Formats: sequence, C-alpha cells, structure tokens
Amino acid sequence: MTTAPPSPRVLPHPTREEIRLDSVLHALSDPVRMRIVSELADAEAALSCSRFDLPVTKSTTTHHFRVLRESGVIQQVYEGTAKMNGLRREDLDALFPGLLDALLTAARRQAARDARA
Amino acid sequence: MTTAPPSPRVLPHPTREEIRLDSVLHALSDPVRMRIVSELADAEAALSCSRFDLPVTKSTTTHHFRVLRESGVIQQVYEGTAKMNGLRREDLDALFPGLLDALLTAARRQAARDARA
DNA sequence: CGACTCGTACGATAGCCGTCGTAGTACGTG
DNA sequence: CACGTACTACGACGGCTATCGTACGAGTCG
Repeated sequence: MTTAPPSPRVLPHPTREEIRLDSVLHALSDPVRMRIVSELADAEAALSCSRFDLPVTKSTTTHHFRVLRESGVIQQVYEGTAKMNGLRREDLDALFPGLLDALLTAARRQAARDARA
Repeated sequence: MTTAPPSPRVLPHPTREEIRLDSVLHALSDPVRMRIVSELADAEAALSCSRFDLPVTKSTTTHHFRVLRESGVIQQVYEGTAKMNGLRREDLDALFPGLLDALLTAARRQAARDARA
C-alpha cells in the first residue's frame, strides 16, 4: 500500500498567528518548563532533550517539551535519534515585543532569590 | 470576651519577598484574570469588584480576585461594603523590572488580534 | 542482526482549577 | 429593626495536569 507511515516524524507546531498569550504564560508558569526555556535562551542554539538535567522522569520531560511546543514557545525537529529544541524567539518577539526578554530576566531574578534562601 | 472577631476584615497578602514568578504567571495565564489586571492598569486607581463586567458569575469573580491577591498581583482592601482592588505595581516592578509593562502590552496585542478575527 | 540510546505512547493516579448555585455575613440606609 | 447591596464560604462537578511506570518504535553502531 502507499499509505503514509503511521509514525509522525514531523511534529505539529502552531503557526505564528495561532500562538496565544494565555498558552504561553501557562506554559511558562511551570518551574520545570521555565527552566528549560531559560537554558535554551542561554544556549542560543538548539539543544537535544537529553541535554537537560531535570528533576523529573523522561516521560514527564517529554510531556513538558510537548506543552512548550504546542504553546508555540519552542520548535522541535528530529535529527537522527535526537530531537532538537529551539526557542521561537523571532515569532515571540514579533507577536509580543519585549515579553520574552522580560520573562527571562524575571526568571533569572527569581532563581537568584531562590539561591539566596 | 476580648477575643478577636472571627471574620477576617483584613485580607492576607504575600509580602513582596514572598511573591513568586511562577504564581504571577499562573495568575495571569487565565484570560479573565488578565482582563481584570488590564482594566486595573488602565484605571490607574483602585476599583471595586463590581466595577468589572466579567463573563462569569459573582462566585467565580471572587475566586479570580483571590487568586490575583494571593499571587501578589493585586492588593485588596475593604472600604465599607466594597472591596477595592489595586495593582501592586511598585512591588512587581521592584521584583521583576519591565515584566508588568511587557505583559500588559502583550495582552493589548493579543486583544487586538482577537478583535480582528 | 543485535544491542544500545533517545524519545514516544498509553494508562493510571492524585491533585488542582474554573465554574456554578446556594446560603450566609458585613455594611450602609431608611 | 428591616431591607438592599457587596462580597464570601462551602460544596459540587467536570476537566485539565503533573507525575510516574512500563512497554514500545526509530535510529545508530558494532
């Protein structure tokens, strides 16, 4: 048969216009996901999922990455066995200028406060 | 008896140091609450709960205002029968500089996009 | 092919959350 | 005191969510 393969090797992303502020804020309201985004912003490049040392299991990690992708915060592309994750900075900056930087700065401040405690 | 009255006429607020980014983002990830905060920012003054025309019942309204207060986004003070709500702009700006303005701008943009649809 | 790594899918569970209705309290006014 | 207004408290319900474990698929390397 010439039917398409059942495994979706390409992952669904929202278009720029489909990204909603509500969803972005909800995605970033989880500490684990905010941490992922912060590391991604520091890296300035796409990282594979396994490059993150998160305090949750692999299943949960997959879940968090999916939430970030479906909310439009990150972009995910398969590269061999690895799945590379990149921040959708251009889209976010175009939709909500200054928001991403303000959020990243806020996250850094919160992390500094937590470390001081 | 000289015991304190059982009804808490003064409402519990988090101190500035207790305000957490996670909670703020979670509070603002609900469209109804973001709308409240936007109107509060536009008003530049404290407003009573009944000044808002929200698409939910009064019970739910009370719930949303409590979430905003407990996350440290707004301040609530009784004034007769009314409860006045004010944005905690000073505290938020001190903790997360630029974040509130970026969020309000983003909310305006999202609202404009929604209206265009 | 076989083994290994990376990530997914699915099911389960426990907890939180947004919503409502109803009943009730606090305050002001007649 | 009686009444109306503003808001709350409580319980309920449905839905979402963060978490896990286990089992599986897709790719790479020997």
